[in-house]
Amino acid sequence: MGRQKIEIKKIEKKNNLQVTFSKRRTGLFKKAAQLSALCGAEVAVIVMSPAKNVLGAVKEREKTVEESKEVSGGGFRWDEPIDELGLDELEQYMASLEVLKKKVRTRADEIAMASASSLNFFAPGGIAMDQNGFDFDRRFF
Amino acid sequence: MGRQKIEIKKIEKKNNLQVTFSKRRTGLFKKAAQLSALCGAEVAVIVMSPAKNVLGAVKEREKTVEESKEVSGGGFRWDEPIDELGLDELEQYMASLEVLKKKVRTRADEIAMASASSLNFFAPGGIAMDQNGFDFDRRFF
DNA sequence: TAGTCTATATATAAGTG
DNA sequence: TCACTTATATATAGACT
Repeated sequence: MGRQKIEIKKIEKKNNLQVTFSKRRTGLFKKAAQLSALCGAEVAVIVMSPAKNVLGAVKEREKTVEESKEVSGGGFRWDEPIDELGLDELEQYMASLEVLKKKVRTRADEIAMASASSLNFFAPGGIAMDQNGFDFDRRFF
Repeated sequence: MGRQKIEIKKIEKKNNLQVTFSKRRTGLFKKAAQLSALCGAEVAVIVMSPAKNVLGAVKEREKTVEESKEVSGGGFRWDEPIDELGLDELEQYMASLEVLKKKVRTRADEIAMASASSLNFFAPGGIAMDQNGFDFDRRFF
């Protein structure tokens, strides 16, 4: 919606992605607030930021290690200190992610149960968090 | 965003409200889907419809009863059959609403706990469901 | 990284069938 | 209530700061 039309597919340039994410997240919250104000509807919006993509971080890390291995010809050392992302920290993240994922799924079912009698239900895409980070914003309008 | 600019405040005309709600809900879901596709962010949007506003229905009902009382001069009869909304049904709705409300709050806390280490948290408005119905759409992108 | 600018794309208010 | 149309309001892509 600007100087040029863009395809609705993953933005490659990291810089552009961050800018677009920030702008569109603001826009989404604004639209949600308007819907609420105009129609008296309750609206909740949850956005998980793609910025702190720990799985991506791991891949980057592995790539770096692989590259240095190739360059140096040395062995792959899992016991070497990982400076940017500790394994323990990573494992915690992974565990948290699993917990969160399951809880969100459970919560979805609970809401469906609690309001079963008058519920219109749509969840076409399912929940897939594997490619995402943990930072998120929640807004209730 | 159309032929005429409108103020962002509750739409009075019931008909316009329903049309605007439907259109803007569609627009909100679309924006959420785009944000997800463009940026790889996970987005959840929950919209509670204002259409089946049971509390509003009760108030309407009470008003009608009050008016007929004034006109007829008769007593206020709680035992008279309520045609459009039974008390039992209303109580069920009220109970469901409370459960849902508490569960949403609990869920918010749970998510906060699960992701505490890397969480950016925003919930400026709190949750207020008292003026709303139960029908809702959920979308995950 | 966040704010401003501006041309353009998109959403949508009203109206119509 | 839905689908379509059209004029207009709003969101935003890209550039710059």
